[in-house]
Amino acid sequence: MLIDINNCYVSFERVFNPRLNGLPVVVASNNDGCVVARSNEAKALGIRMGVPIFQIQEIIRKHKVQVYSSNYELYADMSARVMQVISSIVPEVEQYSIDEAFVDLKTYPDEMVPPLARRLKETLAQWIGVPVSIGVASTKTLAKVANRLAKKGPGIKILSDLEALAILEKYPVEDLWGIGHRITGRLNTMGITYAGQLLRMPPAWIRKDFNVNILRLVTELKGSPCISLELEAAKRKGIGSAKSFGKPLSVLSQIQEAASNYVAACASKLRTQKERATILNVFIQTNYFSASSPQYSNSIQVCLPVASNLDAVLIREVNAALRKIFRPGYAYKRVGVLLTGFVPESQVNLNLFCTPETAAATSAQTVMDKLNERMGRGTVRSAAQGFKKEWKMIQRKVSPRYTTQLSELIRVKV
DNA sequence: TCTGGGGTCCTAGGACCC
DNA sequence: TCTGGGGTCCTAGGACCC
Repeated sequence: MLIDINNCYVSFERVFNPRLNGLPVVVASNNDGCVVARSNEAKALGIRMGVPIFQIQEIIRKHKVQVYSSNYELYADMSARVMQVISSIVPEVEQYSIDEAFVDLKTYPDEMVPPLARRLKETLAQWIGVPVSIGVASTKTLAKVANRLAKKGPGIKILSDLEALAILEKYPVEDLWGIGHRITGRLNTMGITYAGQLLRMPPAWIRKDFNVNILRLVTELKGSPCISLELEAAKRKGIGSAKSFGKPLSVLSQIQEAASNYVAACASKLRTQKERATILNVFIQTNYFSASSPQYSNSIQVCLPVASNLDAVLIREVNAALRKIFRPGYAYKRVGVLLTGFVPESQVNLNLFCTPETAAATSAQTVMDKLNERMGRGTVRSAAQGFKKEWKMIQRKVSPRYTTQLSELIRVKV
């Protein structure tokens, strides 16, 4: 079973702002750049996923489209609530993304499945206030197909393998889970436009001319599971952060301030998975959309002398790396950091030529983490993370963090 | 004027080993 | 005229996902 929140971010906004119901609503990406979520009314106006906001200003004005900045603190918390409700009803749940969960129904008899699906849908509507679509089939890939059918119809679709065969005859290949625009292009030039056609191609040919993922996909479409349920969240193999600035920056120290904040956020995530990084990548770039201004981008990889997950250590390394790749005279648009080469916290190789991390440094970090957990993110932080925040992103219309900040609780007039 | 962010996996090719 | 066979590991680039 695949449970998917309809128009996820828009639905979360509507929970706290019901007057948005029935209106065209879109949620924008960072810096209010592109459309990342659309209500059905917005979709009906022809607003495409990912389109830059400035290109649809006309439509927005004419149809009074409600544009919201993305509020990930709110969305992450709402998503966690949805997942919690699902887990309270069914035991085997894989959270696949912020708005999707796969559920294992192996232990449920067939006749139990429709009432279970209805119960999940109704409970999420009543307890959280969000609409979901539910698709059920014999493999993950077919559940994705079923979910898509559910979205167009009554909200729940239980798809048998037999019915799937018929449906796939007129199911465009680009709508399949795992087929993107590049593979679609290649398939289309071969005359393959529907999933049913792909299904009839010889497996050996698919393996040879494409790759093992496409072969798995086709096998799943035939009803044989190849992709299993991942009940335990895997540890990240890389943790990165890269964001566009609200405005172009030319001063090294301002870029360093941004990068210090990004790497501190990465380090915090790394600590929660109890690992340390041995490799740090840093990159900067100018605005590649701006054809008229001089372009420059560069990146650097640093192998840390001793693996670390401490803000202070990583901020120092990031700033040193930036000094090496920064060139004056450019208007920079983006900086990014990436931590990789993780080792368990308890298995750090020391280095003959370096002083190992002191116990004091580690416990200082622990105290900071505890304070921040209790008092809110960023309560205690490195001075390098700055105060001016010249780099901060544009959020013209961001809704309150209703569920995670006491000062932003919803007000109700009785 | 204005164009997102954070991930995973696979493959080909290069470099190396005995 | 003729120049082996069987591997591993790493990386960049490509493709995909939400």
